[in-house]
Amino acid sequence: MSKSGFSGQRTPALRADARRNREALIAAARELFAEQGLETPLDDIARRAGVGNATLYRRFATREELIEAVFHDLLDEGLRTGEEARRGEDAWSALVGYMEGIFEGLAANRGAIELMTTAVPAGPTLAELRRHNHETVSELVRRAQEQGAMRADVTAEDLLFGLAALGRCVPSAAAVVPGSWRRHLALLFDGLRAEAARPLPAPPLTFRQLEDALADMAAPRGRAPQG
Amino acid sequence: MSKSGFSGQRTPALRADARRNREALIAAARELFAEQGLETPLDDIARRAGVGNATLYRRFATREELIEAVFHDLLDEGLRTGEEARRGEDAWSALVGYMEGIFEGLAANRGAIELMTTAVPAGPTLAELRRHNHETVSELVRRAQEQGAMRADVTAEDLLFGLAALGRCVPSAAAVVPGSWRRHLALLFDGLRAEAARPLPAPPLTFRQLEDALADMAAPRGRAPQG
Amino acid sequence: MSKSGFSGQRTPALRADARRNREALIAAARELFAEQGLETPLDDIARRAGVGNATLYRRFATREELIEAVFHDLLDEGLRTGEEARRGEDAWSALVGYMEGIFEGLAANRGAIELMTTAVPAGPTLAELRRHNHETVSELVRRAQEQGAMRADVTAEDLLFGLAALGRCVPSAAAVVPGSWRRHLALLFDGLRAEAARPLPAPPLTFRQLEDALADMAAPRGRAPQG
Amino acid sequence: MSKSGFSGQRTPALRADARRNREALIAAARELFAEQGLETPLDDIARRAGVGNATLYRRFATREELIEAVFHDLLDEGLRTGEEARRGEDAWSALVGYMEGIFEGLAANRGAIELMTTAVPAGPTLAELRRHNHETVSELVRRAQEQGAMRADVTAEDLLFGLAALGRCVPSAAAVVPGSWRRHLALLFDGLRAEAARPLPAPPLTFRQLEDALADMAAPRGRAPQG
DNA sequence: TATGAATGAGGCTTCATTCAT
DNA sequence: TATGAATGAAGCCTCATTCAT
Repeated sequence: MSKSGFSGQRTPALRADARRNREALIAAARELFAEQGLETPLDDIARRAGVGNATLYRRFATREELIEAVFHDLLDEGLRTGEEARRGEDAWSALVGYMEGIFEGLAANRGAIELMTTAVPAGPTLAELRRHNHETVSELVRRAQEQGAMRADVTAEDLLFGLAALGRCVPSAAAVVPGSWRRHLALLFDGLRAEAARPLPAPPLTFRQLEDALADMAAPRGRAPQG
Repeated sequence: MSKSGFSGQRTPALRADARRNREALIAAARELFAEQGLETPLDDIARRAGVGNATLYRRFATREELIEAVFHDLLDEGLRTGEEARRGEDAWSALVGYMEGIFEGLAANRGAIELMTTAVPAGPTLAELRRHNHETVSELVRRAQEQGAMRADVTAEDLLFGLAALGRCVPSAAAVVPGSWRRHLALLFDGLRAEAARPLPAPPLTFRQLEDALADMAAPRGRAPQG
Repeated sequence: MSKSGFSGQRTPALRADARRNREALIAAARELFAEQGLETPLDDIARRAGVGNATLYRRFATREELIEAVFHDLLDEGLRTGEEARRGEDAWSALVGYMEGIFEGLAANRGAIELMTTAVPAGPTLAELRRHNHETVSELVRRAQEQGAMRADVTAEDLLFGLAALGRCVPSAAAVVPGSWRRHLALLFDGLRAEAARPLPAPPLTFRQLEDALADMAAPRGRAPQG
Repeated sequence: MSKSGFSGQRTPALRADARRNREALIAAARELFAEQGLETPLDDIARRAGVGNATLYRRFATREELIEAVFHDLLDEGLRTGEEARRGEDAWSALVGYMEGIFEGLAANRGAIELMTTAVPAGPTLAELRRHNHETVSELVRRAQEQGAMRADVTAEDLLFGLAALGRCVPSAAAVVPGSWRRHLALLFDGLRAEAARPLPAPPLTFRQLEDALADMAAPRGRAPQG
């Protein structure tokens, strides 16, 4: 984490023990978020980290901050992966590979999924990642269409929506049969090939609409995830 | 409801007022489940029904029972729809129409979605429906493949998984742009056409595995939906 | 309480045990409010009443509701006392007597004081009482001035302000020497007699300004009393 | 502060940085006490001072010590003002002027008010000031009575009590209408003039009783101001 | 029987104070 | 020495579930 592009600057030289606690909290949160999702009780996280609950509050004033910290690496890595994908010659392959990489990370992580299907309360880093992700996908979609691999009547938003839908199911599928999501991802992509083109019954979502829809998914019972 | 195929045996002649209460509870739960999902506080349901909460417990010992009762009609209707679909000549069209019908119903009903993506705590009726649904889809898939419309390397489970994934997102998408799910459903089907066939990287889930995966989706934080 | 003018209608036939609990809660709150003021922890009140804390919340959704209930009798009695005072021939004596009556009630009750010096969060009944109190004082002041007993250059607001100031100190003074507040009240009134008239260095507060000032007193550190 | 009569002995040559910290803490506390009263969270004070909270504890073992330090200057000034007042020819005018001066200082300072109405947890300096204040008032009262301006049946304690009562309300009144307290102070004094004399219904408090009463006012909910 | 009521555990925060660097 | 950090005890509130009428 310390040598990643994003992080490092923000923490003004934390004391050794504090740093240890911080790391312990993040580690505990990472585990529990992965196992149980982003709504895990904060007290549980503190307990697993072996610190008092107030320590958690001192380090992370809000749940969002903790989430942001926990997923910093993942997100960071996401940026790198995105950049790399954009450099691919064959846009279609790059896109598929990019997505496989992401799903690989999601497969064992409920929290990451919730994050991916959540536009709402997750701080600037995540927003940045989402933006970057959208850019990556947009560019690859455009190029894949130019290269004749992807059907011309779909948009990046179509793909992103499908991926969000699938992504939400990945951990559960992976829990039952580890690699099974690869098959469903492949089927999703098969519907987006040039050869698969058929008239579509409704216009695509705009990016804004997509974000709103994802945000909505993140708010069970109309309220934000409680934190 | 009383004349449906499923119910009737189970309730041994309820007193008139008890019956009224039961109906009121179901109606209230139907509304709140649709609006807020299946985790709506039970007290809220009782209040909206205008009865005491203990009455709710007396009528429905567990949240599951209430869910089962609430969705009985829907499920019932699902059976009918399934039967009808099976009678279609053109299996592909029948399948598409069948699914559109289901999604239509889901679009405004959070609870129904949760149910659809939930194999766990929902009682025998729902199990029966799921079985029936599986049968319908299996048969239509088989026939669509025989008729050359659907690619031969996919299974009913593949389709059901994709539908579950999509279905979970339908209400949110519909909340933003009402008919938008039609586009994504179409894309899903486009990947299943005979022409779209490509080698797939993993074997399909068995029905049992699919059920387990769906069950897993229904258990946020590792526990059953809280009730 | 049941036969008072205000109450009685509002509670739609509470069950016997609930009524008992309600009374116990009110009694416990009355004691604790009197001893410790209006910010007593609600859990303490529940404990002293011998009920679970949630029972308190069921009966009184907010601290204000509880306050309102606790002081209902007192307030109610205040109305009666006010009416009676207005019927007095000698306005000055009536005013003095009225105030002595009020202070008598305040002497052992911190909560009542806080209430009296609080314009803010206390529900409609208290607002009504304050209005009524203001009316009583206004009328008696006017008549006492007409009768030549009270100096003409003071207003009801002047008196109310002085009474609020004094009232806040009554319980503490009474805790040390029971009747001592009578002396200070007398001194306050002595400054309001016709003979005491002297040019005053600033205009009186309007009623609205008085209310604002009292409200301000009720909000330590800028926030409302926390409940 | 360093050259005041009181301080200086107690701090055995503080190191330069320590001294700076001490001053910063006092300055921060002065501001926050004035704005929010004496119960301001200590961490807030340390933060505003730009030092660690433990530093605060090292410098001031208890909240009282900090209070004492903060109000040292004010008190110091109080002594001077008192001395000056005692030198006045016309005792009545001197008394009025003295009080106006004090109220002027209180009007924008919640903490000072709380202090003035607090006999308890404020250390020797404050005790000294209170003693001095009492002396000043006693002497002026005696002389004003001798000079025939003040009624003979009141005591310094009567006046002090009234002033405490009024003083507690000054900031709130001043928050609404800046100079309004002058009117109420004038009314208070009008009741103490020789011409206003009337039989009083109770004996005056002794100094000790007055102190106890003021101490009582300072203890909301029966406990000391929380620190 | 139906019901309102009661419960207690659990989640979130805040703060005075002590500890370790 | 000065400091940031850690702590744990309260306080508030919500809900599923059991109890008593």
